Amino acid sequence: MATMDKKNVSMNDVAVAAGVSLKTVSRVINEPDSVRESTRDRVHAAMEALGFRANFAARSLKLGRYGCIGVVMFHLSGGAVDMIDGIADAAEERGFALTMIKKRAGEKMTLAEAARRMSQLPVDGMIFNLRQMVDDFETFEAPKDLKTVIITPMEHPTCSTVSDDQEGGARMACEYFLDHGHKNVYFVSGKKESLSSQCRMKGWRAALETRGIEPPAPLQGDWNADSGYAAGLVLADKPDCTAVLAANDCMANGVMMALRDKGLSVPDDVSVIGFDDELYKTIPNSILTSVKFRHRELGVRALNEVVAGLEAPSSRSRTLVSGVLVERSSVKDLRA
Amino acid sequence: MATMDKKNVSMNDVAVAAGVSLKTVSRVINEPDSVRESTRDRVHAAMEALGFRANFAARSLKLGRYGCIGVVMFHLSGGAVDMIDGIADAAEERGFALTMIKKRAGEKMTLAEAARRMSQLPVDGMIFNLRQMVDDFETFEAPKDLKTVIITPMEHPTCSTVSDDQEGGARMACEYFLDHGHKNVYFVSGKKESLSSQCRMKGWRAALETRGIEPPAPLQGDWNADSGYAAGLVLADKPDCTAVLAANDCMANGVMMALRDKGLSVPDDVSVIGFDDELYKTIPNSILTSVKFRHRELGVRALNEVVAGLEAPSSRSRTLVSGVLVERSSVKDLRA
DNA sequence: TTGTGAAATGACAACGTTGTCATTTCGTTA
DNA sequence: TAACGAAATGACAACGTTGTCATTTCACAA
Repeated sequence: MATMDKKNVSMNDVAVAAGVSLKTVSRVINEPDSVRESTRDRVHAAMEALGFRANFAARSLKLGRYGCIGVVMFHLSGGAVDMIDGIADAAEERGFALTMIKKRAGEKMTLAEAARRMSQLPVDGMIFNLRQMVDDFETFEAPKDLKTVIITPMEHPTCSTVSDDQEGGARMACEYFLDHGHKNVYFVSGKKESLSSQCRMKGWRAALETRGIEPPAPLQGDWNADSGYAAGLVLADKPDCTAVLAANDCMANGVMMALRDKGLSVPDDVSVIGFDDELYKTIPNSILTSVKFRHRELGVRALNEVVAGLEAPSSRSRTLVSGVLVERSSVKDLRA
Repeated sequence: MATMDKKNVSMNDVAVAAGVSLKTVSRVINEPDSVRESTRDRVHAAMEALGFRANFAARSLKLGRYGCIGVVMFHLSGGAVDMIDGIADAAEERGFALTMIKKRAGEKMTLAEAARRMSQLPVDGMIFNLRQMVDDFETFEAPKDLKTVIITPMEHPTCSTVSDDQEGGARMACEYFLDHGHKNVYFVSGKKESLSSQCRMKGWRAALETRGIEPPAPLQGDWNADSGYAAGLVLADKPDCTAVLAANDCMANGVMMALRDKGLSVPDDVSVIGFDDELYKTIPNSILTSVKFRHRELGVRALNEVVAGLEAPSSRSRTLVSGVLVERSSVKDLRA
């Protein structure tokens, strides 16, 4: 009860209090079955009385590992929450904690810089969450003793990567339009520098070209509803526009509002698909069909990849987590 | 260039390579000015050639501190991103990294349990992000050598706490209604177990009672737009309802849509205020006035509080970060 | 009782740093 | 040139664990 105020209680202190050797205390912690029950109880009692807590530094020093995975957030946005959630849950399940650093606003952090900083911290491996291009992407080489996984849609020459299949998701949405009898699909992009936006655009373009359709000029947005609205006003005047793919749900909503304000109906006049499936949170009875990525799963995969590669840091793999089309009623079937 | 593949390069290896003593290498790292330039260069060259990286465990063991702050996420939701962002930036600014663990879905984690787990990890202090009530809140005592800050609207008997001033924010919104000539304010709550929702409701109630107004029965929502819509349908039928405070923007939007569907106009017939100021992202030309909390600032304050208390873990303080009313046009002035 | 092998425990070194204190080297002045 | 104080460097212990290997204790059979 009245725990002593001694600065740090070491295993040695516990050993003395329990009348056993240092090593026996160590055993009680790491291989309890190898010590007699009566002894074990005595040690536990001593630990309790003294308020003993194992010293992380000493343990790690001896063991040569930390039980921590480093996470570098180059970018911390809304969708990142679910991903962190997946990383954290998977980490815990496998007995790891997370050590996190973040690129600061305005700072220009390269992969090399991130690796340098991480390798000063208690980590056995690391995950880079990279949503924008970075200068040294191609040339970067991870520390040979630190398994490194990059979350990014781009392929990396030496590191393992994990990504949503954004391109595939966009292709899926496009084909959904085409399979419903639409002859063309317009595209509203997100911010130019965003890799997600670039990949979604790439998938859209590829899907159209595969069917021999010339993609119309994409409309530039910035992820927010207002930019979608602006795009929608433009699209409302195009007679051949029956299908719009917006790079996220907020812009899709903007497009829909603009169409409505122009006297057009979704889906009767124009069909719309978005990304991320989050509109239902904000719009009651939302009808928007949307491509949803499994960010949580993405995080889980990334962490598992790191842990799997702990023994062979130079191994390399590429994981794509597919998206899902959440169907509602914003796409009209023109085949009737 | 051709870095050796020796498992771990220690300061001793560097010392041998540079022809100096171990301690000199240590000095080059920690107090470069105390070593002659020529020697320093030689050591640096050796470090480079061997690919030396300081061992975190050994350093921490000797120093008795880690340079890491633990973060326990009892709850990881959308608003948490900005908070983490603030924590991470402030941490970096002060030379700390973050070690993070998370309550797993379904798991019932107490403060004591969180503290126990954290104290096995490399941390000098910790932050608990607590958005729901927890069993041992009142009885919990933080480890005496680990400064602990809890992010929660509740006051804690022994730990420092940091919180948005949710109650004050709700009061502010209510008074804004009343100051604009409204005689009463209806309230749509979030999920029952959410402390945020509880505090916002408390502030709403207090503001009305202060002015001698009997608060009407609050409507129960669940944060999502659909529940707001349901509440809106009910409110549309109440002739005395001129003002609605919804516990977040999504529900506020639901309320507005329901009112519109019932033929009522916002703000001409009914005025509405929400919380979090995020509707503009999803709704073009959004008119919703909203109470915005500075989550980033909250994170910064929490981290600073931990760092400030590192030397005196038992100190205790309470910080409230005020909200801001972002005015748009969803509130009608009835005083005319 | 004694002998035996297995189970339980202990002594000691080692992990890679930094602090303490002693020693060497240097530049300056007498 | 000698003497001196300051600057630079080094030897060694210590931080709190765990691994190795030796030793003691135990339960059981002879």
